[in-house]
Amino acid sequence: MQLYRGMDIGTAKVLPAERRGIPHHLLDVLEPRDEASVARYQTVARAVIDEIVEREGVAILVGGSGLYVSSVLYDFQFPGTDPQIRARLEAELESAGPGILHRRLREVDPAAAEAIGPANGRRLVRALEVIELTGAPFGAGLPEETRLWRPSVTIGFRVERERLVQRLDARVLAMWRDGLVAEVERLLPAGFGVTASRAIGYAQATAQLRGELTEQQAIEQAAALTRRYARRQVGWFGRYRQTRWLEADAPDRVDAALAAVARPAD
RNA sequence: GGCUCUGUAGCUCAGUUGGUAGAGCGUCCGACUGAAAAUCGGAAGGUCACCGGAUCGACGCCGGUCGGAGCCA
Repeated sequence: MQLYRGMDIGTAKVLPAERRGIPHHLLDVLEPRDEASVARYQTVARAVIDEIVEREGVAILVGGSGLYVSSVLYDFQFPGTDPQIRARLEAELESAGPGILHRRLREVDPAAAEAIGPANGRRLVRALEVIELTGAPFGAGLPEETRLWRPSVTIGFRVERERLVQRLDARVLAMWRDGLVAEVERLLPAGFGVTASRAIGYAQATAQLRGELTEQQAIEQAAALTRRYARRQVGWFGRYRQTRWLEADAPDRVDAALAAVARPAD
């Protein structure tokens, strides 16, 4: 979500003054009305990393979106997309519901149908699109073993749940205090695309401006989504054997991180 | 003080003419390959405010107690 220009407060974007001269890439590269896509992110992010490596710098990929980060670090290959096929399937999902798509997927790719389930319209559409496009099965899920795109070290920061929740709640409250609603009001005229409109905090602030939620409801909802998001981040990266979990509040966390980087094959 | 409505999962509420309870949201766990801060799956959680009564059997019926809301004095 930090790809989006102008979405600063709600994404906790690092301010220029806080960057201490360290180049931060891929911030503010999209307008909120633009759609994001993992495949494009993978291409662009890898190009930036190549460039950094070229000049013998150290690339640090920071983020929490499991799919986006993984698409860069690991050997993910996206089979392509077709706007027409996609539009047709989405229209079908809209009019006929996910059940019929699930039945069709079960015929051509039972494993994928089983893994995705009969109610997950979003992913049913994508699976059918890929199959139609490539003629090959979509695949039931992520591969057992993921190969790294390049040698890398993954560091996850861990905080005891109760303290984490306190911090997350405080963080959401601070966003409202610091003017998230005004930020959204400024961005609203130019419009939010499907991706950006789903951003935690932005969806709730928009609803608040429309009078659909009170401020308190908006904050509570954003806080709940933030807690769930944080939990799923841990879940997502926990699957990868190579992730090193460090205590976020440990005094020696920097040393621990550097040690992890120094011995990547641990 | 009188009348009426009301008290069911952490929250908001369903619960058919009595057969020991459900949903949405939250919480916890999980899936995840072109919207992923998305989308979807699973689980935990309730002495049905409390006490007594009639009944084989009560969240539901009767009486009382306590707590909320409204109207009238």
